[in-house]
Amino acid sequence: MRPHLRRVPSPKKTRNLEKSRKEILDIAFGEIYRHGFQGVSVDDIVRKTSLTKGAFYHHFPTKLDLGYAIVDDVLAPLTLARWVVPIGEYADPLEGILRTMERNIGGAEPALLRTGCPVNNLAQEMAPIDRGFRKRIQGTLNLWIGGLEVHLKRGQQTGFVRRDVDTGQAAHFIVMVIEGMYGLIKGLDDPEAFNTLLTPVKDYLRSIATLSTRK
Amino acid sequence: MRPHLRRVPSPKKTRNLEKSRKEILDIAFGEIYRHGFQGVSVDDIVRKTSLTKGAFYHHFPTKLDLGYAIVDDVLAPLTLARWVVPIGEYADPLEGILRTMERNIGGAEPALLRTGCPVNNLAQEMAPIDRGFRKRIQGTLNLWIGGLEVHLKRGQQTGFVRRDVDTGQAAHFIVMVIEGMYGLIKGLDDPEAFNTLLTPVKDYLRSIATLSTRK
DNA sequence: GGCCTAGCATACTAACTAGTATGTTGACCA
DNA sequence: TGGTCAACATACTAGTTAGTATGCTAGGCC
Repeated sequence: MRPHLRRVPSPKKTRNLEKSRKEILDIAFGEIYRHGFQGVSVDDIVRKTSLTKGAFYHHFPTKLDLGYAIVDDVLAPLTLARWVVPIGEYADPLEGILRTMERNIGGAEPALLRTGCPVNNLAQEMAPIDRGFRKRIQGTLNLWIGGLEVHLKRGQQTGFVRRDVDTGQAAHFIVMVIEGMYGLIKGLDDPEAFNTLLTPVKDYLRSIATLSTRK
Repeated sequence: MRPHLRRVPSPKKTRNLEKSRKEILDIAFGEIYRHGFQGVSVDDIVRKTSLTKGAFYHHFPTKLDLGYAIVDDVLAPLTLARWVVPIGEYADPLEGILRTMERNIGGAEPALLRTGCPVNNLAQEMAPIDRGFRKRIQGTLNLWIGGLEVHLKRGQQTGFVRRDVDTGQAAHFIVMVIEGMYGLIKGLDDPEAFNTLLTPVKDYLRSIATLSTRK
């Protein structure tokens, strides 16, 4: 054996670039999610971390760069994992979309609903203020919409979604509905509003389904 | 004549409580609308005003109180004036809702759409952070929803809206759609998205209209 | 027409802000 | 095994923040 050739990085090492970066990103994401980007200071974030300000600025040149990294490395993957990937588990994408809504919003903790949707929060706060945020949020939303559209097209080919449906339009509308639901539930501070809002959404999904698969 | 008895307050007077308050509220509203509540400082607001910090704190004990006043005295009336009152001009409330959407969103300046909806902005930013904001935003949204419901009920009695429609549910859904539209247009930074989103919305409005009035 | 207070203006503070300057040390490699 | 540099830690700064303390004066009232 020549263990020195295929060296595995020691898990005990006290310095780890990637791990530190991830820690900062995760903590910062949570804080910004709850208090807004402008409502959180670098010191706030650093304090909740096991690291210090030196580490922070070693990883991110400015606070703005941290924000950008959060959109790219946290928000975008999270959104896909929550709202696009799970639909793949369903033969009928429309059922997948409905079930995902029920799970992610209907089944969420009231405390979490009060905080709303991470993407929407950051979008509403920072998109009009900063171009960098705007472009990245735009990208994330388009990933989301594009991902949905893929599933809808699949549904058209497998006979679940009507062929005459404009899948791009439908994907836009569905994302709008999800953001709108999050927003109104948060604004009204009423998780029960989800059920009220869901009925018309079900009707919409039924309206773009093929007759044979309507329930 | 005894002019000293029915004294009209001189319009030239340099000190005017209500006028000063209104000036502060209006300027503050605009700044907060564009930069967010946490993104605007009291000094920022005062600087854009013809007044000073002394005047500001004579009118509002804290910055938070200013925020509350903006919701109560600016946002709530503005929302009703923009999204509820105009519907009264139409015999068919569903047509009124559609036309109002087209005017307020479809016909808005792109620069304005980039900034989104004032209510939604403040709601998404401040509702989860502060209880005072939460309660007031909740109140404003309920005014909006309630106002819409009145028009929908009127539509039911005048034969424009189907009798079996849950007007509360419909009002909730419509407000959600408006907030969602604003949000997505802002997030995508694409005013054209309005037209994409409008088609399914038209379908929804048609679905709750009586057969005889459908277009 | 003088007085009194509401309606401000000015000057200040303590705490916080993003960012920097500089020092320290762990880990890898020859 | 010691040198080197990446990966941090510590200490600082200049500017900003909400809020205060205090002073001034316009204008209503008798």
